Amino acid sequence: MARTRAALLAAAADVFAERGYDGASVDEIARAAGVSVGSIYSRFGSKQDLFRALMTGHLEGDLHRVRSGMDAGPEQGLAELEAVLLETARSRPATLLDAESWAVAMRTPAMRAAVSDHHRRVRDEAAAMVARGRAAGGVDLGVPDDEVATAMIALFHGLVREYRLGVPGEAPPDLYSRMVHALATGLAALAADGGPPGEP
Amino acid sequence: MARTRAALLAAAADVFAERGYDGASVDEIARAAGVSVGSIYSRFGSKQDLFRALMTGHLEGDLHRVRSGMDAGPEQGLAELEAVLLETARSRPATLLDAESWAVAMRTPAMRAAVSDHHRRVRDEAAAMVARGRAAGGVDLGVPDDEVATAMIALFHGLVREYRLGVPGEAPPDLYSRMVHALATGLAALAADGGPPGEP
DNA sequence: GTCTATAATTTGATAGAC
DNA sequence: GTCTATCAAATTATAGAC
Repeated sequence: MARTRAALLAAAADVFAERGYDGASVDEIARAAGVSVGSIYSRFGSKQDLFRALMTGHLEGDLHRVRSGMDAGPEQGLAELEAVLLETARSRPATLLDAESWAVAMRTPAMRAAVSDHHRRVRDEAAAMVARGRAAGGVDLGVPDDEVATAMIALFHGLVREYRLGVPGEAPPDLYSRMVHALATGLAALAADGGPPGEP
Repeated sequence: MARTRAALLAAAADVFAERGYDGASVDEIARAAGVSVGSIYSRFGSKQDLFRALMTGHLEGDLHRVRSGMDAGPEQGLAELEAVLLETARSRPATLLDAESWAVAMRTPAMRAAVSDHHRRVRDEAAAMVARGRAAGGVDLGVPDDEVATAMIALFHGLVREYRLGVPGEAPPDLYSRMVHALATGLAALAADGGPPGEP
């Protein structure tokens, strides 16, 4: 049944997150899903393919959400980015699975392309959002949109990591959007001050 | 010998980084170090304690470097932070080991305190650096130093993650210091514009 | 302190009945 | 498609000789 597939992916998300890729056993995933190990190999072929299917699904879901938010404009896009950030950071499985996806991609050449491509797509989307914001506000940031997008994404993942670490007395929920705004403001100020393009 | 301990820690760094904590076997670490598995258990007691010793050493080394740089002043501190960032990002074992330390800490209560405390120390150090920079420049950033420090550290780890992903055409080496400067500039501009403290 | 040999489990994966 | 039973290999850790 398709029921089995869904149950397996849900169970795999929990177990892979909690134990890590190598620490998770197919037996535990099967038990958590209420099926047998045979079903896993019948549907996914191998442990690695199960993880790949799980990871790919999550990456596509995230990209879709980010794109939807950014289609509504830069302000709405940033708000959606912050919403995704908070949801991810507040979900232990989501945070651990994100980190595990990166780690597995680093160590498994066959999986690296998927994560790398996903990252490039998100970055391009963010860069386009920066370009729209620039045009709307009529400002010059003095640096390529790609670099601003890279910083935005880095801040995103870095904050997820820090939120999860749970050091007391830090990081209010709107920190991300405030810092991105400040970054844009500062870049614009430095560009206006430091040297306009086309200056002799 | 103390020789054995050093060789084991060096080998453990490589193997744990390349295979992950669960993927690494004590047998492979022993082979890489040129000793036997018995020596590992004689010196470290368990696989977990070996990892703990390795991780603790790296965390202390990083903290010491960051502190040294920041003692020389905010500008020098930021430069040192960027130097550590580039060194970490350019070293595959260093990047993977950092990520693995976080992941293991998340999953092992006994290890979480070490990573969490380390993070708090680095954040406090960065916050003190921000305070000194504020005082030197006579500016108000409008937000607590802790929040600026949190953003700086998040940007640090996020950039390490992105650099290692190796998406083409991104992230020049001085991106970090430029973005931190822009962030500070933007915060100061927004604070001056939005509302001075003590205003009626 | 370091080695070799081995114990005791657990692992990913498969075969074959239904 | 899903199950149970099973395999072969690998795993952490220990015991005891040197």
